[in-house]
Amino acid sequence: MKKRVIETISKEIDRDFVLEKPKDPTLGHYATPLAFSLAKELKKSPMIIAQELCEKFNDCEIFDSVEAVKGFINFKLSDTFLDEIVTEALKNESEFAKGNYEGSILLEYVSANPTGPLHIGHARGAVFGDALYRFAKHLGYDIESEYYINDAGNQIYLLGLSIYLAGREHILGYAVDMPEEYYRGEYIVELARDAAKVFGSEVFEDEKHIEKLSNWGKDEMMKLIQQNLKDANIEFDHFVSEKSLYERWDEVLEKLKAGNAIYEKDGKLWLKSSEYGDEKDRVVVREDGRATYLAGDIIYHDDKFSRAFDYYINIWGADHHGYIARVKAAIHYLGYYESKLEVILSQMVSLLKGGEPYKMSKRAGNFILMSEVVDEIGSDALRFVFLSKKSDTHLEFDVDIFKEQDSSNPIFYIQYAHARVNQLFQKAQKEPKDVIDTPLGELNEDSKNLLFSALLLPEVLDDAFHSRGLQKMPEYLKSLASLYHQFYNKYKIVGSENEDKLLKISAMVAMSIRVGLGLMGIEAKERM
RNA sequence: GUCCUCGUAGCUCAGCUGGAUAGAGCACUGGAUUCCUAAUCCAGAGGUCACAGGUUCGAAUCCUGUCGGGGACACCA
Repeated sequence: MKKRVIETISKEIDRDFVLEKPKDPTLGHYATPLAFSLAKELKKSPMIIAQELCEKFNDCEIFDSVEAVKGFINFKLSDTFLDEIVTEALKNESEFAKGNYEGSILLEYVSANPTGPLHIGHARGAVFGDALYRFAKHLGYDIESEYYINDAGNQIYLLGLSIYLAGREHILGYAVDMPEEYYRGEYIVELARDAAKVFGSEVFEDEKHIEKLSNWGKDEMMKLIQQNLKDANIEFDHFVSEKSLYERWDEVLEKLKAGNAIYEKDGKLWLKSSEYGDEKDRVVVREDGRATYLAGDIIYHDDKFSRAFDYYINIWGADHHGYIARVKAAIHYLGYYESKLEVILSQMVSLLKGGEPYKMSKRAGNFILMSEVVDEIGSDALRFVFLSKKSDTHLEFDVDIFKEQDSSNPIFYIQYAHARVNQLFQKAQKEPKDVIDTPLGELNEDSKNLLFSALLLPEVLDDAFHSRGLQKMPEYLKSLASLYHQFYNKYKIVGSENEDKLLKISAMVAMSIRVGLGLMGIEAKERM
């Protein structure tokens, strides 16, 4: 719809202009402040310029009126134009709001260490990433999602050790001193019990079994994490193991050396990251020859860029903030364009419980599990809450409120609007296809506003994705649902003389809600 | 200490690539049901957009500074 409007205006006005929506909808559907920016150049008042420009649109079919108000040029769409757009949209639901953007994107998100189940903080990045993926797909991008498994390094050994110690304590009954930095929590004890079934309890008798427990535990955790994700309606195209990438370390290190990125000091190898935006240089190989964590990420990004996507997006936890510069520097040294990598930070989720701060710790074991929340309120509500806020600001919510399922949860409000339309069709014993070709004729102000709003989904989607402000989608759906509830209360639909027309408008509203929710990974309900 | 980020209604937050009278939900007050589901709707009240300067036709939005909250500053991952 917006595209058609822009095309039409461009035919008459040969310069760039901003097309926005007036704050007061009675002024028009679209507006441009173009006259203000022309005022200086033409040495005329914005009022007069706007007037003159308006006259160019006298014979335009898609506009009812084009008026100059206080220097703004306001466009009102015509009924026939809206009808045309609606009819076309209703005939092709699967194509509605689809974009024709081109380009390939590799999206990496979650990538939580396989040392425990996902917690509520991970859930935010997971939900955001999945929705971003769905948005991009719908807009036409060739996007693939990937999970980077940190299965090399000390934390995996620590996982095995933690299981081992938990087994000694809970199964063999020894007194065990569990150091602070070890993993703890119920799931470790459960893992120990499962391990006893798989390997026999003698596995906890000798430290030589720790490595076995590490590998087994890591695999169990990945299974659990994938289940956690699936329960929230999230799936990945690829999983990449850090460990498997290390085979290429020598090769990548040579590449860095060839790019003059590495020097030796104090017996260690350093990356000259400070030359490209980082605060200081970083160690990549320690004195004892072991590579650092950064090395893994360098190999991984070399691997990613060798796959030649047009663009890369990583969603990281906010605690990785300082990490961006060094990875980008490495990418630069590897001979790729680091500007192709965009890092989106997913900020902390602060939990309250009964008004009291709830301090989260990944390792202490007193964190709130993602699965716990999904079980209690369902993945739809979880997804909705996380997508309703910008990803880069702190989000705070009270677990107790979150558990409630009443009208304070906006998803019910939106679902209800969708279900209402379905009920109307049932009452009328009709289906959307029966009313698609009904001409809408002349629309009253309320119908027109509602219809216009329902047709905004494509531009909301486009804006939400490209601005990375996914909260615009739930925001939009809330306002559309609100308009529909108002409409429903004001007009009798089934049995009225305009039944088919009103049903057609309703069908359009329902379709936008359904497609919009679908993009958020939420299924629209037929009944409440 | 350095860097990042945030500060908008009682609460949780939108709005920020400068545009018309600063919004929503919750909570609060009052009202609507012989009629398609009242899980809804209508009305009301609620604001120094942290503060001070600057940029210009125009600033919640951009710039500078101050204050306040949070975060990051590893050879852990």
